[in-house]
Amino acid sequence: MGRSPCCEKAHTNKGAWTKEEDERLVAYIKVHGEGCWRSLPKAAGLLRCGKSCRLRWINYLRPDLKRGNFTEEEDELIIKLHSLLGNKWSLIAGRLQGRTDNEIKNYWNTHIRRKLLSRGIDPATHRPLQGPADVSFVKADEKGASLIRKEDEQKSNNSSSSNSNSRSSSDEPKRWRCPDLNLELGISPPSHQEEDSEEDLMREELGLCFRNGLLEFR
DNA sequence: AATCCGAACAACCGCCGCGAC
DNA sequence: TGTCGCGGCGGTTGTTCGGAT
Repeated sequence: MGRSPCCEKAHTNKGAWTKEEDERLVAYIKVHGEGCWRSLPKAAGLLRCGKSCRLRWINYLRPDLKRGNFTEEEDELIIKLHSLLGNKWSLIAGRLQGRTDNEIKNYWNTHIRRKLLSRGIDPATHRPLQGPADVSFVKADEKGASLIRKEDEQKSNNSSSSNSNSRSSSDEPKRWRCPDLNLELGISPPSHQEEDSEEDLMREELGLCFRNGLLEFR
C-alpha cells in the first residue's frame, strides 16, 4: 500500500486558516525560520499538518509576496514561459518575483487560458486553434467558457486511453517536453547546425539555457 | 428578495525526487 | 543497493463572492 500519511490526520484542522493560526505560523517562522515542516506544527502550537503549514506560508503569508492583479507584462511573460516549460508552475513562478506557483496556476486556469482562446490560440500547444469550426466558436463566444468546455471534452476523449495524470505514465522516458513544441528539454542541447529557431530566441530572451543536458534558468 | 451560476482562488491530495541511512 | 521520510510539485476540489435572472 501507499506510504503513511504525513501527519496524524485525526487531530489536525483542515480548511480555511484562522487569523490566529496565521499569526502563530508567522510568529514561529519569524523566530525559527522556514523548514522542518513536519515538526513545525507541534512546535508552533498548531493543529495542522506540516504540508498545510508550508502551503499556507509559501502561498499566502510569506512577506515577499506581491499579491494583487497581474500586470500585462506578467501575463505575457507567463505565456512565454508556459510555451517553453509547460505546466512547470514552480519554474515559471521562479521567474516572477513575488508570485507563487499556486497563484500562477490558478491565474493561468482562470484568466490566461481564456485570453489565449479568445485570441484563437490553443493554450495547451500555443498554436493557432485548428479548423474553422474552432475559430468561429471563439468568435461566437468572447468569454471562451464554452470553448474551454469543448477543449476539456476533447482532452478527456484524448486521454481516455491513458491516465490523465502525466506523471503516472511511468514508461515515459525520464525527460519532459514542451507540448507540441518539439522541445526535448531533458536531452542534448540544440544543435548549432540549424539556425536559431523561434524557441531558441525565446529561451535566450527569457534567460534560459541548457546545462548538463537540462533546460535551466541562468 | 431569493436563487442560480460561473469566476476566482485557497487549500487539499497523491505522487515523485532526492538525500540520509 | 534498497528503503524510508521529507519536502516539493502539479492536479483537483471546495468555498466564497458577485452578477444575472
